[in-house]
Amino acid sequence: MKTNTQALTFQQKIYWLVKQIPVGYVATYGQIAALCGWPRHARYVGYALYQVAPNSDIPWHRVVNAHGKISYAPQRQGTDELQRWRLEAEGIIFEAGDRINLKRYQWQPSATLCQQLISA
DNA sequence: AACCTGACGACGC
DNA sequence: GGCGTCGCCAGGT
Repeated sequence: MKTNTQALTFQQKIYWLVKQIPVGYVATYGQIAALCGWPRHARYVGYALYQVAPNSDIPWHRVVNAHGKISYAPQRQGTDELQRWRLEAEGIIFEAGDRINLKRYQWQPSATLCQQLISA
């Protein structure tokens, strides 16, 4: 992540966008990156969310990987398990033990929201 | 310069 | 579908 203003905007966009995900829905890392205008930067969405405090008002738990699974990592210090609990608390059902049905739960941003992104 | 390392993703078998 | 491999991109060693 470059520390120029453009990169900061990128990170701010990520946070703003994640806040738009409704309760009971999820988005993927790549989806967030692409919507921010940075395709192929899915990793940076993960890096950005890593810096979010677990009790933040940003619903970081609503972002999963392209397989519809939670990305588990030792560095997360158990927040990955917390993510699962929060999603289940919001009514999301995990299939085959650990997979979310993206066809059913993936967030589809509205046209008006996309307009706001362009002008952001 | 050559690797290594990621809250990732696409592809092939 | 599971799993390995490779591509991705910036930063660190």
